[in-house]
Amino acid sequence: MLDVRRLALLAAVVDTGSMTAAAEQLGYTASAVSQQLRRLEVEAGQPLLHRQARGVRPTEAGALLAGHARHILRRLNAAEADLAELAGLRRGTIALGVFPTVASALLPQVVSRFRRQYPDLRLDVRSTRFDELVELLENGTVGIALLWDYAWNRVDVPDISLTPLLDDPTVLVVAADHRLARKRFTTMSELAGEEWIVRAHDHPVAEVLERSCRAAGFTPKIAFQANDYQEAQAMVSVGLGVALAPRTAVRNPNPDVRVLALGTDVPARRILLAHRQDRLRAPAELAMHQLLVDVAREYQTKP
Amino acid sequence: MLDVRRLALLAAVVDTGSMTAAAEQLGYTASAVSQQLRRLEVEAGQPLLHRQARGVRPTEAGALLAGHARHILRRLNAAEADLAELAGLRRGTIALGVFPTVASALLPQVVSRFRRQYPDLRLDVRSTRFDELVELLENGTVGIALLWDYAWNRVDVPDISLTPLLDDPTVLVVAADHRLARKRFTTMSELAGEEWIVRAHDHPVAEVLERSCRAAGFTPKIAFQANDYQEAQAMVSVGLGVALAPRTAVRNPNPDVRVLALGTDVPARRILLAHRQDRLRAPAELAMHQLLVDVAREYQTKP
DNA sequence: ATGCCCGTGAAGTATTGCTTCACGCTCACA
DNA sequence: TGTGAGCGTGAAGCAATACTTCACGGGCAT
Repeated sequence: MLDVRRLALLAAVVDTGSMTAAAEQLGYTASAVSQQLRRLEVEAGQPLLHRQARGVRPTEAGALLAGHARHILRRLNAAEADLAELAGLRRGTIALGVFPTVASALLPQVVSRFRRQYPDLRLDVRSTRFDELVELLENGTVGIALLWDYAWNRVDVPDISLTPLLDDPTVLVVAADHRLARKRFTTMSELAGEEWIVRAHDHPVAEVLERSCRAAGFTPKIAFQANDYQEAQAMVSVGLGVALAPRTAVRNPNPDVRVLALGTDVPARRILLAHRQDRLRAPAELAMHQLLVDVAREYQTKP
Repeated sequence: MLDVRRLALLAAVVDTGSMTAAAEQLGYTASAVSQQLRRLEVEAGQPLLHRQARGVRPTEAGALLAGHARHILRRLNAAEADLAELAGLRRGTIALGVFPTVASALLPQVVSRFRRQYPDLRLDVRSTRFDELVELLENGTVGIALLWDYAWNRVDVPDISLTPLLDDPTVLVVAADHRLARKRFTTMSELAGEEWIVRAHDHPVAEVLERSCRAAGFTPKIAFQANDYQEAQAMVSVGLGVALAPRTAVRNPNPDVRVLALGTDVPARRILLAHRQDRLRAPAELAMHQLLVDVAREYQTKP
């Protein structure tokens, strides 16, 4: 394969009409240019330049090669320009994986700010379950995923780097006409007699309830197993029971329910930013990373 | 500037979907490919490949670069193909410099055979004076020139390589009704009383006459100075005198003159092939060189 | 559990691309 | 007719680097 750097040299020499001028232009010594062109001629199997008293002139083969060289150099520049566009966030795609509750609470803010800040970047969001998120992350389908965990079961995936974004405290959801509905705060020990709505399929919030009640000295009576927090709120609103939920999950609550804070003794969900720990990360990925950190910080301070 | 060899590697890897396969295809070890791609990623400032359990997959930037790489490689192949065409004499130009008398005698044969043998090559012939031929040769306008000289004044130009092609003996031209017209051969000593037609402007054939006559013991009487051999023959044909000429110059003689051989004591013109002694010569030039040698040899044996 | 395939890393080696220094040549100007 | 500037070239030496070998770790399939 012909050496492209030598071809570039040839093109410069043909353009300037002189090895010395080309050398100067490209930051080499004249000797280096002379030697490299000599080698190119050997590679080509024929002379490429007519050496004259004043400078040089391309032979037929030289002119031909110089023409090809110019095309190749243009392409190379285009490739570098493309990389610069990616690096300069004027181009590129970032795929983000999220889970449903964060999708409804945090994502609108994230998307709108991302659109505003990086109008030229494409943003793909996929919302799915925890384990599939990890899979998408591992095979590179998404560059960043938002994950969550609780203190007793910290997420730990090899080669995945985690950044805690925010603590999502557990809150109590009661019907608007519940005896505690007027309060803004309560504790688990006040709730020993309640019936409980939980999420079905061994959802982690069931374990939160389990642990919190045990700590408060009672065992919860389960009245209903809901498929999502929307359904849980509906059950709560008609007085079937009360429920625990991460605060982000009930950010826009059903009008017939009230949300009460609980003490810090009730375990809080942690929301994390996850990405594969490659030493190199795509610029768009870094941009999204920073934006998520920022949005989370703001969300944490003024929920 | 991005390294094109690394880009080629990237393209191969993206095509095959595996570093090992690409390495095998290109004759490298897998380790080399891995290292080079790592470097390319650093150059690019972003990851180009997603490493997966089975092989690799390009990132956005990787796919982009691989696309550019494919274009560049196509161009490189085209450049090499062009060189091969030049080398394979399926393309190219050869410029040949000649002087008038050889042009009329030897050239028709040369041109027709060249056309037949290398139908894809362009042939440029320039006919001019000796000193301009050397100049054209030196500045590369022609790759090969035909020159001539006499024994007492051998051509010797620095950096010009010479190959004697043929000896062009001096002949005597007489009118068809001249006393010697019936003979095929004579000597200078038979010609002491003749009047002579010579070429004007100190043409070398005048010196041939001078030296030959002196050797034969007489001084020639000059009757006319002609501008070319055509004119000289015309003067000879009407009996104004006799003339000396290189045999090639009177290859198709005027019908009213006769051509007689002279002894080897009359100096012969030598015809030479001249080219700049570059270590590398264009393939078309080499082809023409060989063809001239062949044609000259045949011409010499059966004139 | 075992072997195979794939990518990766460290170390060593050979190539090679470039610089420095010196030379020869040609042209222009004194 | 020198004489210096500009240009290309060559030998020698140095430093970068592209490759190989050898060894390792992880995932997938038998």
